[in-house]
Amino acid sequence: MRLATWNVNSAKARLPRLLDWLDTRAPDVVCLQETKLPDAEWDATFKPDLDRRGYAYVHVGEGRWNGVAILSQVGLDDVAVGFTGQPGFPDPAQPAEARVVSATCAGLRVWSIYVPNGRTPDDPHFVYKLAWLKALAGALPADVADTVVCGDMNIAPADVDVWDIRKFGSSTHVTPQERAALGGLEATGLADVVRLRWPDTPHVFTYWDYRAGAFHQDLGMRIDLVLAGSGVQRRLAAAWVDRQARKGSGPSDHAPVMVDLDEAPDGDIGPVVPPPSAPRRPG
DNA sequence: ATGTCTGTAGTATACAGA
Repeated sequence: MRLATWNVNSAKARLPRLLDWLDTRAPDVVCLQETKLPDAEWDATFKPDLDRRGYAYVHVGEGRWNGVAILSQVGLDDVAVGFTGQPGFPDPAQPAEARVVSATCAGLRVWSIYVPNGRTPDDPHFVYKLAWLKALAGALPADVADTVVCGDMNIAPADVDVWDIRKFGSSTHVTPQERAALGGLEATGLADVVRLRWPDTPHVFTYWDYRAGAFHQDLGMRIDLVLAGSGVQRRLAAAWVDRQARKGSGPSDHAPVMVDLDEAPDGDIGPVVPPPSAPRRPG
């Protein structure tokens, strides 16, 4: 089974590339973020093309900002919008933004999430980001074995996940507070499967600014993650970034993260086996 | 790296968010 997550930076602007990518990569389950359109417009724009390709979907939009979706060719059951205790902004009691949707697809509990950006560490949005992540960790099930949380975390987990940590200073996405909040998600039993598969490899980036030729110089960040429970880790066949989708004309500023899973076992197949180490470059 | 892309309002261009 192939699972993918992609921040498309406007589904409407990405329409032709998104459909081509579905045909080329043929993912079974797709988590999307930053669709940036209302549900009715999503339906009008995408339903026929997704029906034709055999994708069921759920889209949670709010108009010009945010917006998440899950597309699935392998079932889409028990859809849930947002999570219990999801704070709003600026008042936590305000209605939650369109940042989370979850559903059960072929036995996996799949979450598509778009974590608040945070802007700068002294901005109220930064406080919101941390509170939001803490609430999310509290809303995950006690047993996450078959849970997979996919999306734009807006956090680079380690210094190796940005092109040059010295350039970041105290900017957002790399602060200890954000990394601790991400650690709170992983403490529930979820693991970052791209890092699991490529333990020491630098430049496994998923995002490059549009400006200044950042992509062509590979000045990127790894901020889109797939966090998976033990049952999913056991089935991990491959985990990679589809850089092709960031090339050419009219790309999103994010590339999709792709995860290929072996068939679900019928019974207990034993403990998680560590993945092979990434090849080391000589010198 | 701060060099662009997106949506909105509204009709040309400015603004906000990332």
